[in-house]
Amino acid sequence: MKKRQVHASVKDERLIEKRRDQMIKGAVSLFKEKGFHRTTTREIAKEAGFSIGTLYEYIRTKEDVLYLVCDRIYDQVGERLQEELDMKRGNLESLKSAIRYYFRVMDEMQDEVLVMYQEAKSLSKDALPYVLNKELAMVAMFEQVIRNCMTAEGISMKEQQIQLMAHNIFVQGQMWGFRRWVLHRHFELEAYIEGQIELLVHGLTKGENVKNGSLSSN
Amino acid sequence: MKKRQVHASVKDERLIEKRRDQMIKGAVSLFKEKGFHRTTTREIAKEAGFSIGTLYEYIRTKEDVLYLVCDRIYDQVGERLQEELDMKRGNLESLKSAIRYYFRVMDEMQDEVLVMYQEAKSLSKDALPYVLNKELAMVAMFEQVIRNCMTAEGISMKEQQIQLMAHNIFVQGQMWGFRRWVLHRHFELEAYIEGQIELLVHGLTKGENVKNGSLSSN
Amino acid sequence: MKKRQVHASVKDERLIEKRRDQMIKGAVSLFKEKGFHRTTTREIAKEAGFSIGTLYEYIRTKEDVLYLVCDRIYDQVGERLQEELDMKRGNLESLKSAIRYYFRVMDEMQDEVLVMYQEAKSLSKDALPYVLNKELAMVAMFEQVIRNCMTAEGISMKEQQIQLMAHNIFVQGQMWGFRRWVLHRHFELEAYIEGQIELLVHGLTKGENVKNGSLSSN
Amino acid sequence: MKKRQVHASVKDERLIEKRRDQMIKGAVSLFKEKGFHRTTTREIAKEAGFSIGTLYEYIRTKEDVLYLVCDRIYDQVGERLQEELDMKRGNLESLKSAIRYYFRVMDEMQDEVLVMYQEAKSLSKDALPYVLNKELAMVAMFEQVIRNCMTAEGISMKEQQIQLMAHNIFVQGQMWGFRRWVLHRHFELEAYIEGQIELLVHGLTKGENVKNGSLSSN
DNA sequence: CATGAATGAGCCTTCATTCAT
DNA sequence: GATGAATGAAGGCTCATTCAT
Repeated sequence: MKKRQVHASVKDERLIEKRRDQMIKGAVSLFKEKGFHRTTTREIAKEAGFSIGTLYEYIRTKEDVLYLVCDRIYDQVGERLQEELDMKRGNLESLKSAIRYYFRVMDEMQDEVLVMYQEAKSLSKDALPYVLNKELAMVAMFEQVIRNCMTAEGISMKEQQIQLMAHNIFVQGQMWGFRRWVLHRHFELEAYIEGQIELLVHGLTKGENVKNGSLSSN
Repeated sequence: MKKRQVHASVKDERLIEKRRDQMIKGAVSLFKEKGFHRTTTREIAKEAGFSIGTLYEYIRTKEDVLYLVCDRIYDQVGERLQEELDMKRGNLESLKSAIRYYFRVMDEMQDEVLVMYQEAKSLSKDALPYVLNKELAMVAMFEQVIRNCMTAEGISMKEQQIQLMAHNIFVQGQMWGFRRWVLHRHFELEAYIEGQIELLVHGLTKGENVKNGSLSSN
Repeated sequence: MKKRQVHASVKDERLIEKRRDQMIKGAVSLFKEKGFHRTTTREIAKEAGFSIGTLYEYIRTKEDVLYLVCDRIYDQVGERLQEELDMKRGNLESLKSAIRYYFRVMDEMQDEVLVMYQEAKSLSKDALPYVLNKELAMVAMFEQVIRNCMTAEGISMKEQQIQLMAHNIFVQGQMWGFRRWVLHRHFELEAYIEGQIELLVHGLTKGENVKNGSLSSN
Repeated sequence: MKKRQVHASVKDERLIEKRRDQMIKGAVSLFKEKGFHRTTTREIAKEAGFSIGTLYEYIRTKEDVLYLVCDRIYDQVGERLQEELDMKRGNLESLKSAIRYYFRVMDEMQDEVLVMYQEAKSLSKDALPYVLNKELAMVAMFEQVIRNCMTAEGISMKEQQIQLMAHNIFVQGQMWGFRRWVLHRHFELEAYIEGQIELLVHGLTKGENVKNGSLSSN
């Protein structure tokens, strides 16, 4: 899926890049504080350091700002994750370490993620797919890591279960941000990470000490 | 925590109940479609079947509608969950069946949950705690079920892990709603439920067929 | 000029009288506090001790309440003044004592007078004349007292000057109320009264101690 | 007391001055006709010659318009009065001529004064003091003129009486505006002026033709 | 007669967007 | 390219008035 283009009146590409950087930086900070809808374009322009007129030289509508913000955040997270994954082989340790890395990124980019998470739904039917697509790509990365891990460790798992686990990992990373109001009260980041990894790997059945030898479902 | 009261000019309690029902029903459907901010009070009134003047006989501000909606949804989910849990003993089967029940409720109330999930953040600093508190109560229910299950099955688990698992279950239920755009593409409800239960119970390590006998972390 | 009739749906004249009493009393207190425009009909009804529906059984529009209030106040002031004047002969002492009496009434009815003074202009073009007429009648009373006094004291004064003086007295009485924010800071009521009487009677030229024997104007 | 600042979004001070001039002019004319409360902000904008949006670039609330109007009127009256007084020595003639001047200004600015007089009470508790303060300053000017006059003419008068007389002059000037509905029926401006001066200077006791040689009070 | 729920016109204010300079 | 004044559609909310019970 091609990148959705946001129209700018200005021609100088270098300038566009620069101005949009300022814009996104300011917008994230404002959206974090008051949300997309409660933030005005004037505020965005001011926070970015230029006039409202100039703002509109680089976007067409307010929603463009939101799109640009979401796009940027996904790109950053995605890139960092990709780099990390490129360096790994594909065993269980790799998976764990990918998860650790991802969770830590999510911790660092907490504000951005929270913003994106809460405001993405305000994107128009037109822009949303582009953003969701990036999300899908990230989930797919985890699927691949899990798949590699399965192979390496000789574990077999249905494709659906792999997908599901990838989704869970992905959401649990975001969770650390969007449920911080409660999680940060009870967990340090590292404890959260190791706790989730533990559950992911073993589930309820830590070890063999199960009563009657079987935990079969249904 | 006492219930936050939303002021109504009208005295008749029965009428208040009735009108607020209409209002909430209409609001949920509108919020689902266009979000809280893009929905006007006039639209809410119209959808509810009365005039804008009447709407404001039963609330004070637009935000009250959102609070009422969130409050109602949590109450409904919470009540249904509580009823279900009251009927169960406390073994693993109970836990699974509670999860199944919860996920099915979340499926039924998909729209409501999605709305609440995306819009709750628009609640004022004043109203938010009341809503979050209800969420906490629901998470606590799951904690208790898990704890009972552990005892019954003779499994031991750290308190923190229990909390974490409860959070995961809770969020995975919501996930079915707020990530429907992708999950429903790949899963039937029942498949999703059984898949999640499977991961929850066994994690990655389905059975004993692990390569070198150990999957210990770190 | 006939009394302007305010329509009431209710027939029982005694009841009308009673309800309007309650209404006026409540309204004065509210108008005093927040002015006519900032007072709602609901508040008036509540303060009067009955429902909004009942209020509208005794008036047709909100403005009727204002008219009723103004009418009532003028009647009360007018009646008391008339009584007092009836008892007096017509010399200078009578004039002074009428002024004293009037100023004291204005002090007692300060709130009412203030209300009427500030809100009368909100009366419709229809109702205003009736109220202004009562004011004129009161000014005329003073004119008569002054005229009597002139005759009795053997002073001659042009008719226009008499009118002017009557207006001045009338306005100075109201002044005690509507400029209370400053006057009450510097004057006790009695000092104000005697001060004004002194100026009224002697003007600038207290006694004979004028420099060069003449203070003729122009 | 510092000037209360009314916030404007627009930066250009020259433009602010110009737009506010238009605004005030339009507002006075509307307030005169229908009062502050019955005038809508849209009407003010239209009368001023720009859009509602533009109006709000130069004020924050409707009440700001009222404040601006009152402020402007007091400034104009105050300035003109000050200029006049600066040119005078301080004898009786000066006083008379100051009064004449003041009354004529009040005649010219009749509409403005009427508006201010009737609507000032609608100012918030916050803004009112600034306006009342200007009024006090004007009264103080008259006090000074009277005091000078007393000295020059060798008349002695208690300080309180001077204050009172200053208030009377001030209110009588306004009276010409706010009681025009009756005064203009019976007086030409010049007749009103000379009549009031006459009463002010001599009071009731024009000359010596008093019956029994004494008009002592009490 | 009394009540109070219902109505909707209309008000104040905001803010995304444009465009002349 | 940059600026910021101007615009007006649209939104939240109020409140005088009506009318069925």
